[in-house]
Amino acid sequence: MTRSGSVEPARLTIYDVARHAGVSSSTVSRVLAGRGTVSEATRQRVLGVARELGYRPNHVARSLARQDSDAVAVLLPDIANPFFPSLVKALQDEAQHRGYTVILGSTGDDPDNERRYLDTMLSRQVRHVFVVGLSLPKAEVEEYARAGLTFIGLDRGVAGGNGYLVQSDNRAGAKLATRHLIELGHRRIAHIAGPPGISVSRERRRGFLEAMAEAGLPVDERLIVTSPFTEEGGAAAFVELAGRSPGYTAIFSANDLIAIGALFAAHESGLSVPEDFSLVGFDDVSLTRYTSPQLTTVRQDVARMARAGVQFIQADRPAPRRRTVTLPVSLEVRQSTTSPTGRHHERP
Amino acid sequence: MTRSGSVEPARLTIYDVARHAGVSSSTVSRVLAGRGTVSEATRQRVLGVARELGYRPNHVARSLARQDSDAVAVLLPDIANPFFPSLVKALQDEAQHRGYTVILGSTGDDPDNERRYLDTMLSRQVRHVFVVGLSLPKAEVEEYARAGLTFIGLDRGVAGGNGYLVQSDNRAGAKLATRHLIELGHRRIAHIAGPPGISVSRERRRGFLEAMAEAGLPVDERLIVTSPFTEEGGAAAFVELAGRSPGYTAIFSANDLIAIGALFAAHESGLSVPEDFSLVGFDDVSLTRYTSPQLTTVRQDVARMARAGVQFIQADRPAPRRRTVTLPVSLEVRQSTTSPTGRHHERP
DNA sequence: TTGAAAGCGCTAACAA
DNA sequence: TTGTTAGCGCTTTCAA
Repeated sequence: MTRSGSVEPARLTIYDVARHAGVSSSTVSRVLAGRGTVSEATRQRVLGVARELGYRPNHVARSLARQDSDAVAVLLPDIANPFFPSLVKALQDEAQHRGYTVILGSTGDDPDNERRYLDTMLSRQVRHVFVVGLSLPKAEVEEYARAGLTFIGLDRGVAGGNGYLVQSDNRAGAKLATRHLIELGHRRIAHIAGPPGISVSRERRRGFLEAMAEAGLPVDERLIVTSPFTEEGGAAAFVELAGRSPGYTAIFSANDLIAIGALFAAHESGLSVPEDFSLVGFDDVSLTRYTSPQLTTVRQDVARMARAGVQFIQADRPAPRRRTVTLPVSLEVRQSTTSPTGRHHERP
Repeated sequence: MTRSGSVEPARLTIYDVARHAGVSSSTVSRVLAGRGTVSEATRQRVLGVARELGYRPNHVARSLARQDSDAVAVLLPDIANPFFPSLVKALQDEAQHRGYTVILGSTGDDPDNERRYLDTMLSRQVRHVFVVGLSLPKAEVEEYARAGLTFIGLDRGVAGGNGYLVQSDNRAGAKLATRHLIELGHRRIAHIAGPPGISVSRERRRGFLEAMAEAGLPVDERLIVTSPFTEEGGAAAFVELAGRSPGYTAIFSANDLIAIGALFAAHESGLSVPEDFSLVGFDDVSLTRYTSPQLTTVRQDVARMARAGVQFIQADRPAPRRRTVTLPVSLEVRQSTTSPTGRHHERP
């Protein structure tokens, strides 16, 4: 229904190819879909004719016949968080490579939006949905799972889903970051945790606490605040932290955006990093290389996450031995961390 | 073909609904698709039955029958540029609202990738493709257009496309930015232009030159360098600028990422913004509020771009009077611009 | 190894 | 206003 009213070329079908190749449509289908058995000779002939004619398969018809689509969906809470685009890109490369098309949805953590998207996916015969957190109640998720959707959690588990999950070792990452600060000589370390109720937040906070405990360092509860995963939240959290009882010489923040917000707020109040306090982020968003100072952070391997995720849905692979994959992370030490100088932030 | 082998509920079809409602399948189709005429009574009855039964329409079958899909594609050169996610989000909100599904592709400016995506779209009966620049040769684009694709350029025109274009008034934006600097008292203003050959770069550079000319200010060609639209490029461009002949008191950079890179490089070399020079970006990426100093920038209205773009493809609207929409931009004055202080950057 | 034929679930003339 | 019917282009049994 192109409005241009242009003369569209009559689209070729497998019947055209079949006629030209002197075979039946089923043979063409077998060749093109790579299923069933066809003699090498006819295979080549059909392939040749198809190419010559400029035949393009119709995926819609295929999906209808197969009752399955080769599209996968990716649902994100917030595409503005730069960690997600890089994840999406990785997923897309991987999916495209394996013949899947990616449908993207940014839900804004709104259950209505989530429902809308999931309904769309069902209508479109999409079977696999990658999700980074879902705010839909468990019961509803289960319903969608029953209706035919397979959920693959990225970064966060999906309550009510089928248990597939690809995540970074958040706890280990948090320990890495915290230990790094401890080794530099910091003893009073603050933590800007992520929003409560999210496994990522929980795990990173837990890693922080464990590292502190293992080093025999006390944790001042007043030095832990929470924040949404945004710059705005980070800035606000920093202000809150400063208003409480400071005296910390370092901050470990639950992600890079929070760290960037905190960095901004620190600058606004006349403090410098790392002179006044050290700062560590999480995710290794590309931007962390271009903040002043460059941000020390924990690197997640998005390419590997994507690969692991897509492997779950590969029909041709043997059923995966486990439904959860936890990937290692690494610490990227840059300019925002250093030994406490004594010039550290004291209550004015 | 769910690997789980779970017992999927036998999916209901319009025939089931028809039977339960005591009407024919075409009536159900008419009701559900909202086409044709149906008496209000049957309409309600069918709708009621459909809801009760939990019927879900099969979009794939619909697409096949209609020879059209209600999906649109968005092809981006690089999803890592934070300007694009916000654009995608806006497009998605708009599209979703009108019943379209968005398929996203990040091409990395690679023609092979572009071809792959466009082929996929044709196979999937997608008719409308939003693109932010295409590196495919004009002739090939024309071929795709002939094969049935309608291209809607966002931000940049599509050579060989059908002429639809939604853009910001880049020239006016550049003039706004440059005039702002001039009004602050700057006379030697540098410009980090975008990559050559892209209309956006051209227009912004042109706006810069025009504003300078209108103010009777000379333009030192050595103060114009080009850069890809990335932080990395911006940092390199700044270094190059410094290596040439400085003495500028302000920089207008072609987008925010470039500005952020330049800001970083400036800090690295011990310079401060705006004390040593003023800096203006373009796009108003959310991050510009969290750099130190906050970046003065030109704001593009992505929501409006999205709306205008989607209006082009609305089949139910009268054919648009024009194929190009140019949207106004505005200047967001923040902390990175001020009057030249005399403390401006001199060659060390 | 190949072909005939019956769908997949929906839409859209055309008739009634 | 409604129903009948013939597709849309592909896959997939079943037989040959």
